[in-house]
Amino acid sequence: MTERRGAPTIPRGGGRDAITGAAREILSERGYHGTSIRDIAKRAGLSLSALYYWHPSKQHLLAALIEDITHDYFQRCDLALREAADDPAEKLRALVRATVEYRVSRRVESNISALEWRNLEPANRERLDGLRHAATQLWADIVADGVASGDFHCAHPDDARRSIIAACNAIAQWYEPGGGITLPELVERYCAIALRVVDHRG
Amino acid sequence: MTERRGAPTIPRGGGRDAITGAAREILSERGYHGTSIRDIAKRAGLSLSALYYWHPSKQHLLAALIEDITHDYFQRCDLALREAADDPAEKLRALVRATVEYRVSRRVESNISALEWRNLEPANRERLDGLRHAATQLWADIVADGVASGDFHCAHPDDARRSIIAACNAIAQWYEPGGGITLPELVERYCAIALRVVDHRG
Amino acid sequence: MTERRGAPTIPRGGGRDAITGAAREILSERGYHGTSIRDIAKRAGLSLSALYYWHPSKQHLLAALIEDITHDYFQRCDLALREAADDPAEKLRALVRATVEYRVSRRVESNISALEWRNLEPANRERLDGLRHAATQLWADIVADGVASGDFHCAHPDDARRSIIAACNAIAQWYEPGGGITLPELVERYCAIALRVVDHRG
Amino acid sequence: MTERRGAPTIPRGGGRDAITGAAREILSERGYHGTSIRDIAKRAGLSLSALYYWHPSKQHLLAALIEDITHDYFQRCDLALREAADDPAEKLRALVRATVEYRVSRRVESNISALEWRNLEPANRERLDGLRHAATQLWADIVADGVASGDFHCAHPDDARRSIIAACNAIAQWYEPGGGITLPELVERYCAIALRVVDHRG
DNA sequence: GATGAATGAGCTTTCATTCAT
DNA sequence: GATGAATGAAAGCTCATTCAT
Repeated sequence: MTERRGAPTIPRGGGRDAITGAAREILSERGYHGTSIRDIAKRAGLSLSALYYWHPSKQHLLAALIEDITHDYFQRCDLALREAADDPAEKLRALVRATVEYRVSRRVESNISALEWRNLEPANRERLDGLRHAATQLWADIVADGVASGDFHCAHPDDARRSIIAACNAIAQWYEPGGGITLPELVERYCAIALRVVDHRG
Repeated sequence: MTERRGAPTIPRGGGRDAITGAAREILSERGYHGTSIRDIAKRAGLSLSALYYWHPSKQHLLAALIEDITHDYFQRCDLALREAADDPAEKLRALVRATVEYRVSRRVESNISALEWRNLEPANRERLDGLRHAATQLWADIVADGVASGDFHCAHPDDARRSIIAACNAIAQWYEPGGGITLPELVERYCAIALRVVDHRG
Repeated sequence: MTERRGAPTIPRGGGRDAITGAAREILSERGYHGTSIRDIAKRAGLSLSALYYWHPSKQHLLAALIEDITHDYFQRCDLALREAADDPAEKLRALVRATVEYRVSRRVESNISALEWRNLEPANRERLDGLRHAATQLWADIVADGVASGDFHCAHPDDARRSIIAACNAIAQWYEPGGGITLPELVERYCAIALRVVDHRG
Repeated sequence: MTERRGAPTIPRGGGRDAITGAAREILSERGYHGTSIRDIAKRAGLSLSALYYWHPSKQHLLAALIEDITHDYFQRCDLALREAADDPAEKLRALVRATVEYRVSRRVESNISALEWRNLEPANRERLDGLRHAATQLWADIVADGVASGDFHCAHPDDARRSIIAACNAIAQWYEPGGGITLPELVERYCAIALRVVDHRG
């Protein structure tokens, strides 16, 4: 009962961080229903009850995690857009860059937010849907602007947007760190693809 | 024996079909670990133990399901390619068409095969990985042919292929039947996007 | 569902014999509660329902088995006694010989009757207790006769009897066929021990 | 928390002791496969899951129990031998005394260790076989010494040893406490039998 | 801030048994 | 004589959660 095999992978700062860190790892590996709250406590190197000190329930932990991740991603997109030149192609590139960078440097988080939305209880899902929609809207606005300005020529902006987002998101599934391709290079490739999808004509 | 209590949604033919039908529905809604074998039995209108008459375990049921789905999809792709003209663009269009049609008409199955691979036990995953790889290879070969023949001009065929596949696959997540867009029209849109991604120049 | 791994070990004559043969083997290996009726059917090479054609229940099968075994053993003892000279030592030797031979040549059956009595339902146990008691009585009578006649000098005939029976019965637990000792030799050893236990003075 | 519903037979100290106590009782009555973990929990006055707090599995509980029992018995034999005079007959008497006393005062434990070894999983069985062998060896050494010294005259020491052990062990099966025979008297009877079996000549 | 002990509900799976054919 | 399909009950075990300390 007292023995612990393996060393807790994540003995960082306080209890709270250890928990979220462990939860991110395990949730991304096994999914919400495949993960037990005991698994998380064990990986965090804490007792089961300690976990309940910080989070009132498993669902609450999931919601907090997804909220963090979504905020984080949204903020990065927002920042990237503010720094970008006022040109549809540049804005689109900025968004692609922010997304690709996030998918690569936050693979674990990316997979959680991609796969675990459906496990949010309705109340939590509704609360977070606004954020998600806002992120989608960033893309939609840019594509619309580009079409309106004549920079982009795609006939179906919604499908273009969805295709670009799907392509960028998929990176989190296949990317292996240390795979011999630099992040800037990867960003460049997906910018090029995105611009072809919206049929950008410089 | 003929009376059925409760509201079995799927009282089709024999026990086996009722089970796989129910399993497809529920697995696609709640995922492997979120679905209990009781849920499946209930929706199939059978007792819990009847399920074990047909499938030795929950995992076996999942593997059988995914195997079916993957075979089915692969076969459609294969057929579509054989019927297509011997031209990279036409072949790519054929593959996109087969995929989009599958994602729309078999949404449930598409989502299962997209999300539940990670819940296959290693032995099953390895057994099925061949099939999955074969399907990927169909796309890879076509893109490579197109680049070689000068029909396609994308600099990074792997990323082009992955982007196209991701875009098509995503359809199963957002498509709502009866959403006012015909299937042929949707196919056409994604063919156009795919050809732009590979930078096709007629 | 239809595949059967391993060949049924006991494909003898009719269904009934196949069943009892299989049941003896498995029951002696795993015990009543450790054995499922499916295991027996599988080893007998029959369907589960075939088993129910011959025996109305698992308990009935156990009772029939134990009854057979006990009858068989009792009969051998009885025969051995009838063939023995009318002398306490000779009678005791006859009983030891019958028992040792049974424990060696019917190891499986010996272990079943030794271990599975407690799993008989009360009704069955009571019915068979008579037989068991009769077998015990054969020993008791002989020891009593020997003491009365002055051939045996043990002060506590009941403990002597129990010790001899326990010693003979234990053979079924440790004896390994082909272990380099002949059956007649083994019989002789245990006759000698038994006669020492009752303090026989020729 | 202090109120207890139902009639927990064994509400002793902590959870762990309540569990092992209840397990001993029920296992000795119904055997490993005839006992459900729910039965044990119920008799211990605990919930089913509390049992799993203390023991990771039913098998683990069995192994822990048998290990305890075997250690306990071995220790008593060892102590008895150390206190005995340095004479084969006295040593044999000491071992018989220790064994008879154990079989009478720890009937429940004796029957468990006699009947449930076969239900140990191979890994556990192998681990404990050493202990069991050591206990057997105590007997074997004494008989060998007695034969070597000329105190015992039995021609087949292994069979003599097995017979004595079997006779002593059997006591746990038939002995009824309060049956009108004192423990020292019983010990004396079995010492006498044992000495006759090894053909002791003072 | 944190723990050890406990619980009730639920999980996957296996059981003995039944019944129409 | 025998089978395939099905069932309700119960098995071993894990779950998220609670609570006194």
